[in-house]
Amino acid sequence: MEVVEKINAKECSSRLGHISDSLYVIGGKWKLPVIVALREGSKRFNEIQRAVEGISARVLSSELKELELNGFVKRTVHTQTPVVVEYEITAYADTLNDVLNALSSWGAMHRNTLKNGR
Amino acid sequence: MEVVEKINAKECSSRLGHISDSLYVIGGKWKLPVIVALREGSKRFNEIQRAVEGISARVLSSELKELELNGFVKRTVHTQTPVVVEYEITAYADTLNDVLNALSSWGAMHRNTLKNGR
DNA sequence: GTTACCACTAACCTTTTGTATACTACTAAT
DNA sequence: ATTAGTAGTATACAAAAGGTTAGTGGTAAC
Repeated sequence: MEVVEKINAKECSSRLGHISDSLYVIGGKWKLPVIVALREGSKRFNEIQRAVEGISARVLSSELKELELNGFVKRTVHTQTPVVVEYEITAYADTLNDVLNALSSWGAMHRNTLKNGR
Repeated sequence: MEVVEKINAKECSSRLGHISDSLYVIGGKWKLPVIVALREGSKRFNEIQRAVEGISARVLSSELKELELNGFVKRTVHTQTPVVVEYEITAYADTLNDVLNALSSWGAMHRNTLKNGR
């Protein structure tokens, strides 16, 4: 009889599911760079494209749509001429802080570990 | 004069780099499922393939190589006939715990938030 | 003697993800 | 009149990730 904390299969796979959900939301090449760019302040479409080096309009457009769907970004259309569309991060994006901190510090640690050989 | 914590651009982009490093290591479709499977105990190649539903031999083989490179998995060849190869997770894999916990709880929270409309 | 298991690998195909280029329709500056 | 900026979309293409199928060389069970 082991006294070790055993997690049952159901709990484990739902945990895995939650992790996948998270990775789906922040994964990919551009999600985080876009979020980071918007943290500096709200921006218009072309401003974001200039801030995030290398992103194409097509990809930026789809990334912004997903970020909006997930509640990270708010899109506001100012009906002037020319039409101006403003993107800003929401307070909900801040709920990612713990995740980003954990990822950032683990990433830094890991890079160091590899550099110093094992 | 804002009292808000401002992070400069360099710090911010290195942070982004660390996060990318992390996502590179645990991202993709199969890394975490494989790690999870090995947490139950060390396994042989075909055992892992049976435990991780849907993974092909080709993909499993490459995932195991990367996991070994990153120090998460130890590969031991027992030279018998037939040759038996044993894979086990290392203690280093435990350094991921904070990351996985953060991802898991954020994912669960996010799913709930979406479910309850906004 | 056929089948199955062992740990893979090679070749090829499909799906996903990202890139490049051009275009809309309008405004304002040069 | 040309150029640039406004916010994108359409089309086509390239690259990366992953899936499918088959096969290696040996043992051991049925």
